[in-house]
Formats: sequence, structure tokens, C-alpha cells
Amino acid sequence: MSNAPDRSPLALAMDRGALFSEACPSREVLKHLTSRWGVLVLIALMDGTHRFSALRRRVSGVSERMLAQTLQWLEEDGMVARVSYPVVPPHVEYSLTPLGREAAERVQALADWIETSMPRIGAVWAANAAE
Amino acid sequence: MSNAPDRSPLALAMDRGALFSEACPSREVLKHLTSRWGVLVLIALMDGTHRFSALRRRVSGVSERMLAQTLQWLEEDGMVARVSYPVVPPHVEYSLTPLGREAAERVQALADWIETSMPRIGAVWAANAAE
DNA sequence: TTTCATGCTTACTTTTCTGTACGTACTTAC
DNA sequence: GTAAGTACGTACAGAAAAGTAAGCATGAAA
Repeated sequence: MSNAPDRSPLALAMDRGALFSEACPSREVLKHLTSRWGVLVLIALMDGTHRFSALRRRVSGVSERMLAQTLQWLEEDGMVARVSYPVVPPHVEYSLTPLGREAAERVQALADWIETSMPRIGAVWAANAAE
Repeated sequence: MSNAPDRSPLALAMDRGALFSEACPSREVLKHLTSRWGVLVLIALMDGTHRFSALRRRVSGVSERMLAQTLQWLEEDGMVARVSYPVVPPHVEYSLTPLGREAAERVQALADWIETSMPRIGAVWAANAAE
């Protein structure tokens, strides 16, 4: 069983040339969406608007710096909407854009699969360790 | 799939407590699956078995070191099957396990979404740059 | 005989990522 | 007056990821 139905590597590459070729913008977006905190922020925002400090409490382990950074990436990519109220103390709300919701659904699908598949993966780990 | 319709945010949050809590094993797996080269390797293997050097040519930009590393991660997680024939020169074949195929489908769904959504994302970038 | 291809491994360097600590502006509470 | 909360920005440092270069075993082709 080698390659599927006689497609040249070139033909296959052109199907999804974007991702397989270096220095294509999709990789940037992928990096943001799948970054350590990006995944968790997207999922956290799936159930509505949150303030900065609420997100920080929700996503355990993020530093303020990384949360701010991650939110900026996602905002620049059009995934997250930021609404800032000019009051003191500051009040800023974050939510998913329609685009962001679509992305979050895919990310969550992957995350959910991992969690439900952890027992199977754990079994593989155990088997490897036993050798 | 895991979550049924009409669940409260709290109930949903508890489902995925694992991902939100630090130092949980799911994050390891997520890291491997969404690593820079992990994504591309999984997608490349979606259309059948490949040899090491074939993957290297296919996934443009990987170094041998990183490809080997990535394949080892995926193998340890039970996503990729490695078959080595004891001949000279070496001949090693990589393919997806059933588990790996499930994962690859989710990863590809995300990747495909990004590629088809790039025009929209690019428009956001352009709008931001114009300000 | 020299070269090449294969599938790695190891050592070393560079780049990127992430965290810590601190500052800011302003108001309310003590 | 001083501390706390808010949503950041910034400088620096350490950790982690990735790249580079080289080596290895071996048989076959040039």
C-alpha cells in the first residue's frame, strides 16, 4: 500500500499548496489559533462575552502578558472583538466575531476529540512504557 | 461527539476541565498535533503511506531533525505507525493509525477552514493596516 | 574508487516563546 | 494616606522550539 490513486506529489501539493508551502499566511493564522493560550481563549469565549480579568481567572495559568498578547493576535486576525469602555477603572469586553466562532468550533472539535480520546492515547503511552 | 445540545456553560466547562487546568496530559497531545510540523505531517499522511524522505519532500521546509522528532511524537501518541524494513539502504514506512486518522480529520478540518477563510482574514488585516 | 541515497542521531547555535516584575492612570474603600 | 482593582505596556531573563551541520552504516551505481 503506497500512495493513493496515482497522484503526483505536485498535484497533491497544489490542492493545498498554501499550507504545504513555506511562508504562506495561513501558517500565521494557524499558529495563533493553535497557540498555547489561543485554543483555551477561543473555547472560553464560546459561551459569551468576558472581561479581561474574567478570562484570566477562567484560563488557569495564563499570565497577564500572554493573555493580552493572545487576545491581540486573535483580534488582529478578526477572531475576537474588543470593546473598551472609557471608564475608570478600565472595563474591556472580549467576544468572538462570526469568523472567530467558526474557528472556535473547529478548535473545540479537536480539543473535545483529544479529551474523549485520552483513555485510548493513555493506553498507548502505557504500552510504550511497558516495553 | 461529546457534548449534547442545551448544556449550561458550567456543565460544558466541567466537561473540559482537563484542558483548562494546568499540567494535564491533553495539553501534551494538543501540542504534538498542532505543532508546526505535526499538522502538515498528519495531513500529508491522510492519503496513504509515505517513506521518510517522501514526507520530507512533501512537507516543504522541514529539516530532517524536525521531521524525525515530529514523527516520534506522533508515534508515541499512537497516531502514526512506523514500519521499518531491515534492508540497506534503510526503508521505513509511515502511516496513520485509526486513532491518527480521527485526529487528522479534525486537524484537516481546521486547516481547510483557515485556507478557505484566508480571503476574509486577509480583508481584516488590510483593514487594520489601513488605519 | 568515489559518490550517492537512506533514515536517522548527536552536538551546537539561533530564534521564538513565555514568564516575572514593574510601571501607569484613576477611583473607590479603609 | 494608602491599598486595591482594572487592563494593559515594557524591559529583561529563562525556557523551549527549531534550524544547521555533521556523522554513520552499507550496498549499489558511476
